[in-house]
Amino acid sequence: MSAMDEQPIRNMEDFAAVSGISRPTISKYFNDPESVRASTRARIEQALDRYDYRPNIYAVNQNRRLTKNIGIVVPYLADPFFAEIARYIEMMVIEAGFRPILLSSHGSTAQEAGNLDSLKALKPAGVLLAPLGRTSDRSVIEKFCRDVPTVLFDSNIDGMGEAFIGSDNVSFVEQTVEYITKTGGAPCFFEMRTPVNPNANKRRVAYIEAMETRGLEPRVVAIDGDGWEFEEIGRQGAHDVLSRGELSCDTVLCSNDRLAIGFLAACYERGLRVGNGPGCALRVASHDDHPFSRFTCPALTTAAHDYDAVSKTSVETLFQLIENGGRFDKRRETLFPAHLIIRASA
Amino acid sequence: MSAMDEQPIRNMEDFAAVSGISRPTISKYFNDPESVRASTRARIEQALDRYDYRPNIYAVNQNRRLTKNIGIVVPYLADPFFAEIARYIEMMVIEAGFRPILLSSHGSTAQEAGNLDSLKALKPAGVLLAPLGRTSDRSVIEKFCRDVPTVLFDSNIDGMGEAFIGSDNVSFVEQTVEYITKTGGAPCFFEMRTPVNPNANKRRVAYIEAMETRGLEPRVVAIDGDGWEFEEIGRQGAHDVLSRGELSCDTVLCSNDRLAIGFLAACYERGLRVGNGPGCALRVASHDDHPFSRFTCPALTTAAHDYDAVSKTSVETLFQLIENGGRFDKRRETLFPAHLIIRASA
DNA sequence: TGCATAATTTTACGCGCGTAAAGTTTTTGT
DNA sequence: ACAAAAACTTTACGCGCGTAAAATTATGCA
Repeated sequence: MSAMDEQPIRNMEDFAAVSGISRPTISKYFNDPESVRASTRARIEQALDRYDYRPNIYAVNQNRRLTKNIGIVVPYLADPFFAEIARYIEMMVIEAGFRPILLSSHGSTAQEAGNLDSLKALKPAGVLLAPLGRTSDRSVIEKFCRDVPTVLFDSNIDGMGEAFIGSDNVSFVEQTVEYITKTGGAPCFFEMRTPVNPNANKRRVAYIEAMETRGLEPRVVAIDGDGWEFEEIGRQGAHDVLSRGELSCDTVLCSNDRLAIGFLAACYERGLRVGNGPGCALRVASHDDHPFSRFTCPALTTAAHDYDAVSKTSVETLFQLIENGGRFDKRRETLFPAHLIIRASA
Repeated sequence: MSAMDEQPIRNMEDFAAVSGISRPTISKYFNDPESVRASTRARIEQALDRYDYRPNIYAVNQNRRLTKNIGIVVPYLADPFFAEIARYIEMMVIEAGFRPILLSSHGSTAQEAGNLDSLKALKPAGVLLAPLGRTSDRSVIEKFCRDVPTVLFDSNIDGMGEAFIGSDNVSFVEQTVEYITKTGGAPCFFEMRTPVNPNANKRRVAYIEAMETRGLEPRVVAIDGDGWEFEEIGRQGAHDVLSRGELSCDTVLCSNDRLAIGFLAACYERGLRVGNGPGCALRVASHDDHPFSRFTCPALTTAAHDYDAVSKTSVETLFQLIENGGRFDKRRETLFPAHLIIRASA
């Protein structure tokens, strides 16, 4: 509660006056409360809750070379997967005493460039960037990373940023393929022909590898479609493939959960029962553990990201990078393995 | 491309020098390019793409009483419904030449208060706020609205903010009830006992009204659960209700799509076929047209928000409010009707 | 061509805070 | 209790830009 009878505090000088401390010391306090004597700190904090003064952000940041802002850029926020990861990251950034600035590229190359552009203007201490992937403008990102300490996450672009934190796609695919083959059946791999996300390519390669290791013939089913509406693309693609009888396998391993959600919708529409039991025409498994994957019908068997580890490590790596002056000796890559979540779909 | 041989442009004065225009005129240009003579504008823009100078945001905002920032606060960004609406709003704000600042309250009262707090420090020109609802701290929001021009959207809190833009819950329920009763069957209403969102209460009231108007007995099925994980709450609640045989109706009208998604998952798990055809045990309909509602099994019949209208009107109303000095003569309320989307679930 | 008007330049101050330097007070260690 | 160290105060400047006032220049129109 602020005292109502007193004059309003307009700036740090006013606040210094009413708290009985000099302005430079007040300034010091706000930059690091521990840097002033305990008794002084107490007096400041006492005044602070009488008058709810706070330094003007713009004046502060004008005089700092480095702000306390941390940029977080995700490719598509309407995808709950990214919303969820952004939520984790936001909380950790706040906890560390920084201010997160969340931006979504909405699946658009121009928007991604615009986001980086407006971030640069904010002179952030660092940026956590999950790039679009294939449709990213490499030169834009490269230039940005030269100017701002940047850690990439979720999808890697070779050589960009000082570090990458993501999931180990080989582990994802290895676990699902292992599970499927052990429980009977050889999976085909269902994916978009031209995936935006580089993880998709790694998963395809890992799938082929995993199949060949087991002496099985890999079968990749590639469907058409552009953009970020993966569910609809998956649904359409599934209908196409199924109506043409091109699916020469009884278990479908989808590149990611959103495609799988569309695939399951198509199966349902066609009266195809999915699951393990008798009377089931197909089994379906996937990757990501999308927030909605447990509510599909049937619930989706999938390889789950370690959300906690990825977001925690991303944030920690960024802070190390910042403390290290914005550069690492060599680019760091950290990959986390998946853990398999067995549900009813396979 | 910036000329590489020249000295770097550190500030507006440097840029004024290289462009051959005085600094005050440059300043004027950045505040409104139309306010300078066309020939001057041309010279500035010519210099602008030789040297990619841009005014320091912090210095600019320090000297403006009003920044060009627009705050957007949503209760739960991991809900694709809000992510989608935020996307619409963001784009319109950018188009209007403002800078959107998107914040999610993550379902937490403290976070909502924190968001408003940090927004206030940014001295935004205005704020679009979708409050948590029941769990919002009224006094915090009230105080915020006194300081910052605020337009509420999605969920209304009486008297808060200068305007509210949302959907007409009566229209939503009226349309679903009308459709269900016309196509055979009297719906019961499936909802959370203590919904966070005020729309839920309006929908229940509208449901009862709609049923009584038709001479039918309203039956409300209230389930327990707290928080924002509506799908899981709906799924659990559906299992409880179904296992106890408490569902004395053949059509279930869910308060919102996320509950319905959970309800459908439970039905699938129990082997209950949902839909219109023969062999279907239940029909399920709902409200919101959640981005995922077309991918449920079966696809969800639902009353759709007019996303475009709500977001467009919210933004327009906020800009009117800003131009009007932050106050309206009286609080404005704009409600948009739903349009029914008939899919396979009912 | 001349004159009213609009646009621009020049000059100067202020915004709120970071921060450096020099002087003063308080704390710490013995 | 005393000197050294630490913390604080005072003073002063700078950050990059908005903006006002007065002087100057450019433009449009008769």
